[in-house]
Amino acid sequence: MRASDRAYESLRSDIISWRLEPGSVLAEVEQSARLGVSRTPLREALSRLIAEGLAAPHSGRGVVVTEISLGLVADLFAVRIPLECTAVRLAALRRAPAVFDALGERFAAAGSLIDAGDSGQDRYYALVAELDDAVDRAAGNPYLLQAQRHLRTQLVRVRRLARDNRERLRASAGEHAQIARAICAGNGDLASAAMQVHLHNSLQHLLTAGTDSYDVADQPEQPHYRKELHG
Amino acid sequence: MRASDRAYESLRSDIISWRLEPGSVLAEVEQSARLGVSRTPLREALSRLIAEGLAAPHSGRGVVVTEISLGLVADLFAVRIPLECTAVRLAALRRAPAVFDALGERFAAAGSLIDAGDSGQDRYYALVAELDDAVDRAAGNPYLLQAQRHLRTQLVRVRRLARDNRERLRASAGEHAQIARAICAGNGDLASAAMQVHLHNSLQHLLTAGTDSYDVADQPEQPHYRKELHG
DNA sequence: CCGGCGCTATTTGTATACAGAGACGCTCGA
DNA sequence: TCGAGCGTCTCTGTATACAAATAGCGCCGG
Repeated sequence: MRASDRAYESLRSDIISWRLEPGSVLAEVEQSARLGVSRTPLREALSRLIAEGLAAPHSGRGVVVTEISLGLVADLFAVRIPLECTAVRLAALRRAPAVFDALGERFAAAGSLIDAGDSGQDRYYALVAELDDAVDRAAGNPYLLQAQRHLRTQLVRVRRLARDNRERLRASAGEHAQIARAICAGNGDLASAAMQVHLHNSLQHLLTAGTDSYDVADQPEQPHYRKELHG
Repeated sequence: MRASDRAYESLRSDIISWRLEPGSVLAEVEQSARLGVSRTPLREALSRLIAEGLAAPHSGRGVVVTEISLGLVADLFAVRIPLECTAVRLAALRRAPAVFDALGERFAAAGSLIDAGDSGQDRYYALVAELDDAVDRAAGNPYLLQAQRHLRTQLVRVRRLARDNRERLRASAGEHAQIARAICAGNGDLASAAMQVHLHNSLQHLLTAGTDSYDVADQPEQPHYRKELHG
């Protein structure tokens, strides 16, 4: 694996997991020393992060981890909803019923996963990712895929703003099962509608649960130069 | 301006204008020599092109200009339609009537532009870009903006597949005027519908006019290593 | 005491040298 | 004559040295 790939994966993981918080400065020498690579591959990694929307150039000098707030989550979903609905509609038309039938069954039985602690929740999220993958493959549209990649990455970051509870996850599993069944039946309109309902509920959950546990409005605006992960 | 920016702009322009045809190899030493920059900024330019979907790594070694065919145009529009419809819907809600009123007038009077030869057509496309910009600003959604940037870039490339004729451009101007009026009136549903109609007509025109004048199926598939712009 | 100008130090941008990996071609054997 | 294997050679990946620019800070003048 190339050094630039390792640097990219490492930084990406750090940002998604909030080990590098929004606003953190990604200085080239500092990060290259921390990750044990030279500045050249590190710069390539930073370019990729910028293209992906996880980092942004900071007024002439430096690169900072992009902010992600509940205010932006609404913007995120405003784009995600039409794209995901388009994706499942296309997937329903292309017809790969066996795959989605199996996925529907697994979502219908996902309650046990959700009750199995944190590792179970991670496995549930992996199942969701499997459905996304299957939809992408069935839709078979490279432009759609690329547009969704970045949005989904941001979404993983957002999850930290509001820890999902079991009730919401159980409801989410049901919604996903519904989507899978609609795709399986080749009903694009229904799949799209089910996806819209699901994303609406997800957004509602994020917005309400988020403001309870973590009020981003309280975040100080000035210290854009929060430094993290020095050593 | 940085050398990497110049290299990026230059390569991007070369690709969009078909001076660098799909399938062309972008060898680092060759291109850095041609553009008069070192390999380091050139590599950064290539990264950006890859992120933008204008180039792609080629099986382990080398970077090639991505293909763009009428088959892919359909995929392109399958994503563009929901995104542009979402954008104009948001723009209609945000209400910046003065801007869109003026744009609507200019589109209504765009017939003279279209009849004014190639430079007039270029000015018409610039007007379309102005409307796009106004919509983006009114929508005020960074994620939507980023997703559309790449798609619109590809669209400019596609225009070469089917040279627009005056009838189509005149109809297009009318459709754009309709969109602007709907946004101006704050009618999101109508704006979205008008956009959908417009994009449907655009796609139809591309597909029919394209197959008449330039049959991509005749393109040889083997010589992926077409070298261009050596000296 | 406040504001502007200039210096310095740090950080980014660029060039180049070197190393490693992969592809092409040549040769040898069947 | 064709295929496989090895060697070479070119091209990419990485590191480092150097240059340029910007931001912060201090000093000087009003």
